[in-house]
Amino acid sequence: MNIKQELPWDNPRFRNWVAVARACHVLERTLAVKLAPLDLKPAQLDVLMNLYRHPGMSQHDLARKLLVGRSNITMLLPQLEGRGLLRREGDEKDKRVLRLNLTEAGEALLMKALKVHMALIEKAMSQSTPEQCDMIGEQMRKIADVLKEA
Amino acid sequence: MNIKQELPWDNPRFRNWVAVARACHVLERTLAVKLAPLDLKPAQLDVLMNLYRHPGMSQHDLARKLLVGRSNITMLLPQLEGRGLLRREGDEKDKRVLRLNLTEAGEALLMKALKVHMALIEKAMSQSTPEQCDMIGEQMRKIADVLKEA
DNA sequence: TGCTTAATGTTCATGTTTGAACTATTATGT
DNA sequence: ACATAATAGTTCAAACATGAACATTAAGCA
Repeated sequence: MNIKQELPWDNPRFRNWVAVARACHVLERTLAVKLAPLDLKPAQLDVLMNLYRHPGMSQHDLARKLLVGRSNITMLLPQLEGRGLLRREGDEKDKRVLRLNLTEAGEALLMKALKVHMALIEKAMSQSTPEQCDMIGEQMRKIADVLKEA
Repeated sequence: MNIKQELPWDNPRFRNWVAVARACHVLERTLAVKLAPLDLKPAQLDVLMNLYRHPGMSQHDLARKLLVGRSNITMLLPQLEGRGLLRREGDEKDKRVLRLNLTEAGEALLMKALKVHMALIEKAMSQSTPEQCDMIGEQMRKIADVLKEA
């Protein structure tokens, strides 16, 4: 058997995926820098975004949306709650779950942060035509789907 | 002024980028699981891959390639060096730099890990045509370029 | 009902990442 | 040559993420 299998760097799929991963990494780091003035980390922004779109969601649901462990949420929320950006209220019917909601302040900060995030994404994606952009999104959604069942 | 600016979720570029980020995140997590039997983390695999392609590179160069701090490399390497996967040898001409090289064992482990990584990427990208795949890679390289100067 | 199983959130120990301060070495400029 | 800058790598403390074990509550079922 040949120890030197066909090397991945000659494989277009490999090279192209590496490019995807790099672009993600760079954008994430850049976002962290741009969000610093708002005293917000990318992970925290993700929380606020999800609570805005899904008011009253539980911590468990939030963890699944963010592809992260439940304990991570437990550690993450007190900072944001302490800053008055969100509320955690026990569910009436199921005393295990905590319902999460943005406060006014949380929503206001989210809007500011979204401007930053949006500007960055515009800058990144403005090089692609709308058709290319949609195609990329479509393929990526397929990838996430096929891997979730792996 | 309207506090409720145009919401990003209505913006195709935003939605599509979110899909990219999610796909990256899912693939990274899946890779971590699949690499566990080799006792290797994705970050460590990145190190081995770069040393294979750029033998003798310095820690500083490696850090830049990985988009990571120098101290991170300092913390990361001793584990791999301790397992006999790489060597760190002082440069003759510049006594500040350490030259990094894979050992036989490191190269062998890399090959095994690459099979895992490759299989995962194949599974993910097999849903795209070669043309779509190349286009995605091309756009992503543009994105990384335009953001690095931001 | 009562017993078992599952789900939600927390705690804690472990490992990772980061950035600032530090040492040692080399480059630069006068 | 000599003082000053810049560079390579390390150390350290703080922030962060992770997964296993746990407490509480709910659901399933005999």
